Amino acid sequence: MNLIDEAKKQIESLLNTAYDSAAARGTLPAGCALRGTVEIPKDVVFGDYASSAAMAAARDMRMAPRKIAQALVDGLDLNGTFFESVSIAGAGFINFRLGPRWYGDVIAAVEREGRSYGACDIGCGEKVMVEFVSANPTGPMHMGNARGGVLGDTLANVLKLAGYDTWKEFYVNDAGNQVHKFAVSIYARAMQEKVGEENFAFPEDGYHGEDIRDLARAFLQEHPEFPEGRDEAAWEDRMARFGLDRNIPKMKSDLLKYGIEYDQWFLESSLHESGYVAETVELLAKNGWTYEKDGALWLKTADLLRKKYIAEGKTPEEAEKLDLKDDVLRRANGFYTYFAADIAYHRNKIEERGFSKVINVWGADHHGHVARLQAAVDGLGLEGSKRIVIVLMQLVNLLQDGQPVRMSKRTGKAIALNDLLDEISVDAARYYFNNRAATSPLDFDLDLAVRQDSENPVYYVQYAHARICTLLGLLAGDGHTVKPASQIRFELLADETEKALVKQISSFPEEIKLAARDYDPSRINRYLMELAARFHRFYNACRIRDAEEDLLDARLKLAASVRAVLENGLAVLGVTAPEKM
RNA sequence: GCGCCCGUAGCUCAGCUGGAUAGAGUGUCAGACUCCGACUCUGAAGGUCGUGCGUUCGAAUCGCAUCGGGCGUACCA
Repeated sequence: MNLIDEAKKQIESLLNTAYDSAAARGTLPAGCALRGTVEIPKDVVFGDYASSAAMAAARDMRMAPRKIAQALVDGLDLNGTFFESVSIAGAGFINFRLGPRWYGDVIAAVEREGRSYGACDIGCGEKVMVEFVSANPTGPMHMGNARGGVLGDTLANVLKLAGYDTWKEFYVNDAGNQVHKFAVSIYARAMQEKVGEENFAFPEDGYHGEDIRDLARAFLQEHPEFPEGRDEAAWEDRMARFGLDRNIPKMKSDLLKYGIEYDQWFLESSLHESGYVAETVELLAKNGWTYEKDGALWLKTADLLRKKYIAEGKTPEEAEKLDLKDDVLRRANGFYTYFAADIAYHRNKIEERGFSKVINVWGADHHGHVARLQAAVDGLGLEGSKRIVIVLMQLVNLLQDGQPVRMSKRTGKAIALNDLLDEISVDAARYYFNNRAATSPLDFDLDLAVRQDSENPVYYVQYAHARICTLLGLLAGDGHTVKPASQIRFELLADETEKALVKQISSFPEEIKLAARDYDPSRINRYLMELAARFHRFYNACRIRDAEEDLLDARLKLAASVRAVLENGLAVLGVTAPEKM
């Protein structure tokens, strides 16, 4: 149960009832509808909830906002509600103050719902896929992949808690040009091993990383006869297979170290081999969205995009002004482009596997591809614009000695994901990578990240949890166990730090809801920081151990509730909730 | 050119379905343990919310324009 929503609903209903009776009495004009919103004011001196209904109604009613507010307040009956008092302030705000019943209900909800406290059902069991990382299997994963991994995994956790039926998938680009370059690169390194580096040129656009040399050497161990026995293309095919068979399991195990486990690793090659890509392109052709030019088959992306933009509210004139380009689906050499495969992949997700929403975590440098993919899937009649959601993630700026380090597989300067975990804990890494909204670039300072002290916010949150665990143990030793909410006198929690803490507990389900709505799991980090901060504040202001019996029970219950919410929140992040640190 | 993202305290960032005196962390300065974990807490200082115009009772938030930064605009993936 979301007690914030409950409280807001009560206020709306109270005000509507008050308006009806005021209109009946003639103190307010009849025939107006109350608008305005119920909000939680930034400053508690204004109360716990505030309604702007009186200001919003001023124009319709042709009355001063404060007079409207007074007429409404005169007709209010707070009996049986969460509220104990109401007042008018400022330009005409109607401010409500919560009574003990509400605080008790919040704590009772945490007790009753336990590990599922925070869950909601806005997902209604809808089947959604989160596809993330999907790094090329042609080299080691880097910091950007680490961020995407944490973002996708955490987002999937949030969506699950919000009531979605979630599925996590890694799309393996084990076909196409990149894999060809990968094969050519291994081949060149193998030749260099055989005939000397100066006697065999390495292709300029090949993968220059050290891992390619390692793969070449490993390949030679298994195939000492190289390059005898078969032609170059055949060797390259074997090398590509060899490299992928090593790299893909490596990616799986690296991600597993981060606690990231997928429901499925989906191979791009399977779409080509089954003829699904060809079939999908034919479907687009049948729908009239393709044409041939210069030996290639093109998609009328420009037309599809215009159609999409007009459906989304642009005028035909505005759509006409945009500089739009078509895309190649099948190259003149007969090979399908990555784009064609991607369209087929999304058709597979939606049509074959029945996902009603497919969420993809992409690097922001791919943003130009978003609308094109959606429009192309629209062209298949599969509502791509509605079903495909792209979470664009700004890239990670890796800093060392205050200087940016460029990341690129091509130049071989990638910082491997694996090396990072030698330096910092999984907890710290997962927290750090989720500490910014996806839309913000993330600075990852290597020198800072290796520090395992309170500079890192994850320790602050974990410390609150550990502190409570110790406290609970200590008090249990004194014979004070945590009592059920039904036996607690919540009116004793009168200190501002206690009230602020309960309010923060109450907003956890709301945070999950918003994180799911906005596809922004970084909200949970900020929420937990604030929850921990309010706990520490309470802990410093209110003694528990030597309080009078009933008060001790109430405070102990409060602390135990905070612990439960910290545990649930950290679980969403995939971070441990330690009992000791 | 066209398109997307971002400009908020010295630094890193919240706040953006419009609400009251714009917040946090960090840094700086000043404080708090004979006391349940000081990996904690309290206080001070620090702001033309890039700029301008508009909509509104009310704009950091919405609209238009403009300046600055990042990215995209391949028969690459």
